[in-house]
Amino acid sequence: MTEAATPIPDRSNGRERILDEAMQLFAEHGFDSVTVRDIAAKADVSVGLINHHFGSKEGLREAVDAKFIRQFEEVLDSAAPSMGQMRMEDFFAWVDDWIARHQSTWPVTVQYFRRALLEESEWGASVFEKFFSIARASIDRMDAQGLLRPDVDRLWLPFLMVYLELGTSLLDPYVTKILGRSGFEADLWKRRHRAYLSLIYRGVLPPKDRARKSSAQEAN
Amino acid sequence: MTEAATPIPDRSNGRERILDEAMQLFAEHGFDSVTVRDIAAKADVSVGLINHHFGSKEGLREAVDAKFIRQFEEVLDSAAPSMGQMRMEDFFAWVDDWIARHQSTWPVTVQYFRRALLEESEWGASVFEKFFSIARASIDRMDAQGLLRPDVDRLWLPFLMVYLELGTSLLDPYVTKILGRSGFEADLWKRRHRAYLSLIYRGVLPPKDRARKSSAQEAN
DNA sequence: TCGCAGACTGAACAAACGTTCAAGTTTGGT
DNA sequence: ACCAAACTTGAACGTTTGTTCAGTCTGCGA
Repeated sequence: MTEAATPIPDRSNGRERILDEAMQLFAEHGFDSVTVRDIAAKADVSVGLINHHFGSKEGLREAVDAKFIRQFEEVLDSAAPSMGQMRMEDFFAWVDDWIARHQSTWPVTVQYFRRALLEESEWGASVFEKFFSIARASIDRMDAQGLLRPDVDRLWLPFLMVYLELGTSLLDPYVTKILGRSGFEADLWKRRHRAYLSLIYRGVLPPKDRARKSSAQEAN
Repeated sequence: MTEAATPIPDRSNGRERILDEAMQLFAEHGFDSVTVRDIAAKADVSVGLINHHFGSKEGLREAVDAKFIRQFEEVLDSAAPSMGQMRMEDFFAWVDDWIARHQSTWPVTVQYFRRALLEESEWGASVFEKFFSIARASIDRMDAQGLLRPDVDRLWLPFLMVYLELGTSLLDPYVTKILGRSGFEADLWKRRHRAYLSLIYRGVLPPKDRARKSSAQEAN
């Protein structure tokens, strides 16, 4: 009330302020648990303004989703053109680099992403498919170059790669509980990146055991 | 109304019927989106009975959680004693076998598990930690037996293994969209099981390229 | 047969919810 | 200076929510 109309927040624009605060609240507590009054209070506007701009709470959700998608896919799409001739490592590096550049806004982003994926919003599938097709594309490329063993399962490998890629996004709260800090902090991130590249390429067995183990497996 | 008081459902016991239907509804739509009236209607009881047995909606949630935990952890714990001397493959096989035996009730189970992980309920962390400690235990065992290359990241490997283990549970709706059927159907399940064991042990690179690739990586 | 403890009902209630609307304020072009 | 359009307000409304409670029904030991 007595505070200035536009104290700290991003823009004096009320609409943008609603969008930002709504995204943050949805990310933290989930869509159903957040009331329009919560949002109005946090954005320092009246409840009426929300429905004036977005028609309804559902309309607000769609607007927030749209804004998030724009931010998120813009990067994935800008990577897509060169993706055809991109190596798997390069794609992962690309994503990691982007993340590093957006690390300040990342906590909200990853939480929102997490909820969107688990709540099965319509575009969750589209994002998943994007990751999936990128994984499969680089797999196909590796295959064409003879970089994939013949016995590797072509059906499941891209899914497993996506699991590894999205795992920390989906489970970071629990990772944080065990590690004491978020798996998205720069050093942990880089280290994980190397770890899963190593895992995908070479697995964990030492060279000497590979022959023995694989022959034993083929005996089944 | 005109239907019999105990038509089809599991037991004539109203309390159990509430518990079962609530678990199913929570799994499908999430706790906040389900009303006590929804549950009462589906369980064919009055709204008063729910609060009579469980005190409140929150009390019902705890009871449903408790029931789910009992079912879920009972198996994990029964596996834990022999886990110390269990090979990683055996543990995965164990879990898969259990799943196969519970495949009829699995859709609800996995959905509930998924939501519990998303909503970060208190026991979600406990389940995650259980998976994590089992993964780490088998990694330690492999390490002691010299079955882990020295350069493998001991910090992230258990997390990555858990990602692979839980990935399909968390993302099955999207897998289903791409594959046309659930990744939990028996044949797909078995095939995925083999695929991630192979990935963890040996990665994807053919033997001939391993030396070249690893030396190139170490040059960084 | 009595009585009572527990299962069960459903109307009623207060609070919280999303939504509406008449009215006030600010903005920008003329 | 004027006005129309857009922005913004907050009280009010109707609905839905979780919860309560007086009362009914049922089974069972005394």
